[in-house]
Formats: sequence, C-alpha cells, structure tokens
Amino acid sequence: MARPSGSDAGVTRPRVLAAAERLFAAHGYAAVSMRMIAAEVGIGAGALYHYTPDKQTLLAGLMRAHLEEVLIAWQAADPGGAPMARLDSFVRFHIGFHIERPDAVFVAYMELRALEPDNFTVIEALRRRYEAVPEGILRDGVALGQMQVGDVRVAGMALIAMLTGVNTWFREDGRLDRDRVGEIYAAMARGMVGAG
Amino acid sequence: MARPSGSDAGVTRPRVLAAAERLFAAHGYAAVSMRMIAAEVGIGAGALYHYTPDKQTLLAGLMRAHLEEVLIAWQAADPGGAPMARLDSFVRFHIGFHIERPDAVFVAYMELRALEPDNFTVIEALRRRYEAVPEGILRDGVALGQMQVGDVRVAGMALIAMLTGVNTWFREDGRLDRDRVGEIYAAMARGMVGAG
DNA sequence: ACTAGAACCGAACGGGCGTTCAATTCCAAG
DNA sequence: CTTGGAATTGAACGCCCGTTCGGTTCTAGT
Repeated sequence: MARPSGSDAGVTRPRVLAAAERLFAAHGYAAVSMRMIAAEVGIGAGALYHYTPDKQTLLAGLMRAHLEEVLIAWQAADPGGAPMARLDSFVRFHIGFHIERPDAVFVAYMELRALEPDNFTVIEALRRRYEAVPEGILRDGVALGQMQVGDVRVAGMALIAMLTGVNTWFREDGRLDRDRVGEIYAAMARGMVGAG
Repeated sequence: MARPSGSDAGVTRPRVLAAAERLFAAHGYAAVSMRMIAAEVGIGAGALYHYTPDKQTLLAGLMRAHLEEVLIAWQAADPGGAPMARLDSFVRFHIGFHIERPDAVFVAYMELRALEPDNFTVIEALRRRYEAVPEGILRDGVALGQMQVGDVRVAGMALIAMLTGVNTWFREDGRLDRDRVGEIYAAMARGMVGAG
C-alpha cells in the first residue's frame, strides 16, 4: 500500500499546516520533528515533502501567512478618522484577532530566532509594518493635541506588548468574555495616552 | 591529558551556567545541545555532568535562580507606603532589573513549555508570586480610591506585559537611556490606572 | 612524599533527527 | 480501458543527540 485510497492534497495540505502550527506553538520549532507532524496528520514523514521543501520553509510560511493576514484584516477593520476612535478600534481588533489564533500568534512572536537570515528579513519586515500601525495612530493623536505620550515609538511598542499579553492568560471559558476584555484594555489604552 | 591544569569547579561552574543561559536565550532550550554548552565553556560534554544531573535540571535551575532573585530584589526595592508611589517604584524596578538580565528574562519567560511537570509547578508558583506584586499595588490603590481600573488582575497582567516588552527593543546604545525609559513607562502606568 | 578525590577527557551507547528516493497504489482524464 | 501523474510508503542515508563510564591527570591535605 503506497498510495492510500481517499488521499487528496486538497485535504492533506491544510491538515499538515494545522498540525505544524499546533505543534510548533505547543513545543517550539526545534522540539518538533517532522515525524511528529506527520504522525499528527496520519501520514509518513516522507510525504510531508510534497507540501514543503523543508522544515524551515514550513515555519516561515506559517509565520508569513499569519502576519499578512493580520495586516489585511486591520486594513479592513480600520475605521480611519479621529485618532482616539482609531486607537479604540485597534485595541479591540488586536485582542479579538489574536485571541482567535493563539497558536499562530505564539509561533509568529516566539520563533523568530529559529528563522534563517533570509526568512528572518521577510518576517521582520512584516512585523515592523504592523508595529507601525499603533505608532501612526499615536503620532496623529499627538499632532492633533488629543494624546500625550513621552515617546510615540515606545508607547506603540508598549501598547502592542500589553495587548498581545492577553493571550498568555485569556481562556474562552474564563471569568471575562472577549468584549469585556476589549473594554478594559481600551480604557487602559486611553489612559496610557493621557486621555483617561 | 584528562584533568587539565588550572581546572577548578569554582571557576567552571559559573561559566557553565552563564554559557547555558546565553545559549538557551539565543537559540532556545531544545535547539541547544550539551555539546554546544561545553564547547562555549571549553570543556568536553561529559564534564558538564559534574555540574548538573541533566539538561532539564540545568534549565530549571537557571529559571528558578532568576525568579527568586527578582522576588528578593523587589523586597529590597519596595518602598511601601502610598500605592501610587509604589506603582512608580515597581515600574522602574521591573524595567531596570530586566534590562540588566535580558538572557535570564528571555529564558524564564519563554521556556516554560520545555519544563517537565515537576519543575513547571515550582517555576509557575514563583512566577505567580511575582505577578501578585503589581496586582496587590493596584488593589490597594483602587481600595483607597486613588486608582481606577476595569479589573485589578487584568490590569496587573497588562502592566507586566507592557514592562517586560521593553526587553524586545531596548538597546544600551539606543536613543533612550534607562532612566528616560523608566519615566516614560511610569507616566503610561499612571495613565493606565486612571491617574494621568 | 604520599594519597584521596576532584576535574576532566574521549570513546561509546542507543536512539532520533531531517531528508532522499525507488517503488507502489490510486485516481482522473482521454 | 488505458495511461500518466498525483499521493504516499517505508527503508535508508549520515549525522547529532543526551548521557554514561573507565581511565587519566591535577591538586589539596596530610
């Protein structure tokens, strides 16, 4: 038996990506073997190489897909207009988007060190583009005299760190639901920029 | 040549710990081999087992030492008294302490998943004890009507995430020095708790 | 000077790693 | 009904892993 009945790349490919993402998030890139991923999908290790040229590309592809998705999703969610309203939208967007993809977030933020130089350059550029989003909002807010921060860049990084931190403790069946969490953080964000 | 002249456990032990910490931080626990650590110290891999029973204990020991050090250092730095002043002190303490030990911080925060259950329990307990510090300050501040937050626990986690995030971008030779960074974050923290 | 043990070397153990490849079976198109 | 390529197996490659251990040299205490 070499080609099992029912085998289909259209079905297997997404399962490979999902298994890799889940395992990378749970154990870390270096601690996950190709054989583990294959076992989770239910195929042999060799068959993985129909879907990726190598393990490194598998990781880089997951990270790139996630980061590009975030950027596109924010483009769609960005209301434009007044900086304070945009800040509010950004806070709720970031929390909501990241809560739904904890594994992808974990991998994209923690496995940068596992990337080879070429891949690192690409991923790092995408990450910076996203970090520029809050920074731009704060810059506009400060320029209009509606926000006050000691340093726009630092405040932007602080905001992202604070928001991404939600993923370390949030549980779907926990004490607070997503909307409530969004409200709490939106209020803290307003305070951070001197508009509490 | 089996025992080189000048060899001394009093000298070698700290070098082993330092090498392990540096390499674990740079590449991750799973990606670092005992041979790499030994090579950095300049000894054979087998000699490492004079200083640790195994690789896992080496990691757990580093994490535990760091977390215990943080707790003791805060006990010494805590001014007590008014919540707003304590919050200010905590912000500057956390940033200053973590900036000086980026490797230890990185390992302690990112390698939790590499810990076996017994070690995880110990480390997690220490981590929670530290997380209780800002939470306690905020609770006091809210009780005295000097702070307003949507949720004490969430605000505490947000504060720690924001502060620890400094390590991702801070460079000693960068645009801002430590004191300036401390000021900027202290101001944001005041704003977060509704006392901007 | 002698000795006990500390510090280390270097080889070895079984096992898992990422990756390749010939062989095999299934399926869709003609 | 035939056929060609898509999907997969399973064995194999060389390499590195964490850990153990017998042997060797150095050093500190007597």
